[in-house]
Amino acid sequence: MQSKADGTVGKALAVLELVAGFERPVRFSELQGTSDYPKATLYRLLQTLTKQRMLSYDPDSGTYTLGVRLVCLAHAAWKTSSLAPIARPYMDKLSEKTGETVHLAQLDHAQVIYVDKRNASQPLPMYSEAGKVGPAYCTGVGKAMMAYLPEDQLADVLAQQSWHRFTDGTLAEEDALRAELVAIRERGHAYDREEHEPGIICVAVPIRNDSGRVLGALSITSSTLRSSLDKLDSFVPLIRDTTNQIARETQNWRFPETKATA
Amino acid sequence: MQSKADGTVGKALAVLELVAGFERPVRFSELQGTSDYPKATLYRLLQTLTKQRMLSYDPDSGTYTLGVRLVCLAHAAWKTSSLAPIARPYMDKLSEKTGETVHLAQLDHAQVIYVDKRNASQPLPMYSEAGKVGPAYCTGVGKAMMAYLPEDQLADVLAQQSWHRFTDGTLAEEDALRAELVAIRERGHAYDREEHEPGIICVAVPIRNDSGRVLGALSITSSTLRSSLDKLDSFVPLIRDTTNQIARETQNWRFPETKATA
DNA sequence: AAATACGGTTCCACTATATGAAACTAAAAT
DNA sequence: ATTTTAGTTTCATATAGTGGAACCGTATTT
Repeated sequence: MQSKADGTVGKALAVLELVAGFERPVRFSELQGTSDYPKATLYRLLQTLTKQRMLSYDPDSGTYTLGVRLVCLAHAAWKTSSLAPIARPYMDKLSEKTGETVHLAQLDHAQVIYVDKRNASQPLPMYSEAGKVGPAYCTGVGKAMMAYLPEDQLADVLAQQSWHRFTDGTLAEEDALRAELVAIRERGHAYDREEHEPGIICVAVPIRNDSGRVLGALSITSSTLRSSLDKLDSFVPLIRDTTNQIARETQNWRFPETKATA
Repeated sequence: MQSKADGTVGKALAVLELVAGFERPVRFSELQGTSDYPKATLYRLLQTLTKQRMLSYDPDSGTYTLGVRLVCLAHAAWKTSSLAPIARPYMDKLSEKTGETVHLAQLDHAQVIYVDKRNASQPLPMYSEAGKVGPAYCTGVGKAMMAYLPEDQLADVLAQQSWHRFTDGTLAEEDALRAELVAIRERGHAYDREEHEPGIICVAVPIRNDSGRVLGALSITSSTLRSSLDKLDSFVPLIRDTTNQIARETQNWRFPETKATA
């Protein structure tokens, strides 16, 4: 089983993720094959989730898919939990000014999650790339965020990296990365020097609140064909400006009515 | 209590939705105020969800928000459960050809959920947004889908409508709506004659699979200032074409490998 | 046509889990 | 110093989940 599923909800969520993993409508038997829950248990779990509309069941084909309630919740999540709704107008502006791909990412567990994105050319519909996860140790946003993590958290995150060598440039060991993080703190922004995907480069700046806590990161990404680190460098003041504005707005927003008693 | 929450997962999900409802980071006590779960129960539920990363807890402020795991699942849901990924290229084409706002919606419970959207070349401000839900009885997509529901399901859906009179044109009672549904079946598409928002009109066509089951609906929306029902009417063949193509592709896609045994 | 295998669903005795009133702790307000 | 508020833990009890096995309908084989 993929993780320690304490409690019933844990199991239910594991099943949900199991269904999600297939990325297509899936039959009961297929699920049973990939799960070690006993048949009856799995069955009941699926039923519960279906009744709760977290899954939807197509009686024609006898398949389960992720339910719409999930999409609704996600809408709320996107609006609430992440920086996305605040950052949105700023990302638009940044995208317009630079003409390059803009990413908004947050750190979760030990991975980077892309919360929003602006494509270089076409305006993206909502969930297109948002929700994807990526490694922290070899992406601009990941490194930018890690650079400002308190030591205990950093150690925790570092311990969980896969250190897979995606390209020649990948910093595939802790020492090298720690050195890099120092450099990032010194200059205030991170680079991705084709460390994750060949030909893809970026600059990233962390978004931090007043107390210095890392909230997320913004990056501008391009390719070695179209641009260079030097060129991207010229965007840094603009990005930093944007991250600061976002950080400031976050402060107001997170406590809209601390004292409200109505 | 918002709904019959059978089982522990039901309760957990109710809590999740409770948090979602606030649309902002929320304190324990606030949640306690809006829920009738006893303190300890609510507390444990929150803890479980947090441990499962469906919620995230900010120790600085003592607030809960929807967690990233939700966003990840939603990403998968959007890609799998809905018509969205299939419909996407068709929506692009439709949007390009018509220059008007295009909506893709599905019916859930008794409500319409907007699964994807393309803005018009000059976008109008309006309610809908990807992930948002809306009423079924007074939207083009809602009526288009209801028109082709089997009677038992239809009755069920109708019974759950709020019948709020948003505008003068709103069909705010079952009889009127049923008559309208007959008309829709006769002509094969539905109109929204400013029934939900003043000045907003649309034509909608259902997406149905071979067996006639309603999968969703496509609509083209505009305003009375810019267009008219007559003008929108001219889009109908194009929309119908698109829905047919989407429906066809759905068939293939839902069983990518019925016989695969690897 | 009868026999069999398969995918899915239901049963039910058993027990792990969730429950919630109340007690407790820390911090803030008076 | 005392009270209130907000959040956390305890624990006996009850409830909800468990899973082996039996069951059922349909498709496949003989």
